[in-house]
Amino acid sequence: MLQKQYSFSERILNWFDEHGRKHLPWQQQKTRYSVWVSEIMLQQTQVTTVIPYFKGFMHRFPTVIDLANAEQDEVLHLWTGLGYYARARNLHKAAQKIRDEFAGEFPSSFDDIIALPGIGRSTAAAILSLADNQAFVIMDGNVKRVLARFFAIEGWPGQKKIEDELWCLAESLKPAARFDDYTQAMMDMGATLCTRSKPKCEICPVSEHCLANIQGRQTELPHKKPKKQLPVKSVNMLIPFCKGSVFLQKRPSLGIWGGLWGFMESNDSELDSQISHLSGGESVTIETLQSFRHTFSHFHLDISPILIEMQEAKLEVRESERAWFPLSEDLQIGLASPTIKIFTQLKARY
DNA sequence: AATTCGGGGAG
DNA sequence: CTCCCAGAATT
Repeated sequence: MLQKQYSFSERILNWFDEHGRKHLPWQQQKTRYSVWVSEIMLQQTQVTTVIPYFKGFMHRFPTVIDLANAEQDEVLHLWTGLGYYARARNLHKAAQKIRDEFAGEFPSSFDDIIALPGIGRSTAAAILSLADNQAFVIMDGNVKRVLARFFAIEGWPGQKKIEDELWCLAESLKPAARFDDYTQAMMDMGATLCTRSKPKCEICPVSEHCLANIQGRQTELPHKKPKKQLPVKSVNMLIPFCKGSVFLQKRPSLGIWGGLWGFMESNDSELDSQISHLSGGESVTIETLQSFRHTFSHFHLDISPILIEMQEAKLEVRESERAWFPLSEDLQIGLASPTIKIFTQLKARY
């Protein structure tokens, strides 16, 4: 008696029907717009972190037009804490492009979508497969892990050659239908079953054919990124404080924390002249607050907050770039995590 | 091809 | 602490 041999995608889809996630906020009433927002938020960011941000964002910007017409400060405000702020700036820019060049209708062709800022091959594929059931496969961290294990791929998946190979393999496994469920299924596989540590191979639908499982190399694969020591940088953050308000400036759109508001920065050699320039002859009280470390993916940043108490708020204000902000207010602007941390410390004292 | 963009969850 | 997460743009 011959038994039917299920293909990879059939096994994945059958597993998804039983065990896949179907109740995440962005899985309700899927549109290209809502899938897009969720996909951008989920880049390099975990599901549990994204959920409240997605809800707040969609509540404030129900349509791509609402997003396009918003101020960038407000978009960044709703992104505060998520990181990778270029994602929010690109999201905003792309929304305006959709408003102006596509009459507010989210484009439906792969070429139009991938031409939008912030959208690459995988995100374009996710939008069209998840929202429109079009025949595209994705390549995120989950898919990379599943395929690297299934085929026992040697080498770090971030490497161009390895990634090309993974794309090729992913295409070869594409199902004949249900592209939406398959995309979701592959992500669910990586997120809930084929996890980085302690994968649940006992209940995996494709474990029989998985080379990593057969060879007992699940923890070894995929190979890790070659690591290098993170450099340490340090910065002084100047905190002019007057009558319950602090002085912030808007950061340039390129570079770290682009477009967010933050404290003025200074290195050690320029610190004294900076402070005397700010005080401008007036008597000020200088206090060095507790320094702390903020770590990025590519360097450590040791931050020394320096409180400068002033009697008069005499600093030059240019409303769109430099201004006083009351600590007590709920600011509708983008703030980096260390800025919020300093805010919290100050609030506790005043 | 390598680097640059954050922040937090998990172990 | 380390590792890495629904990546893309820039250099």
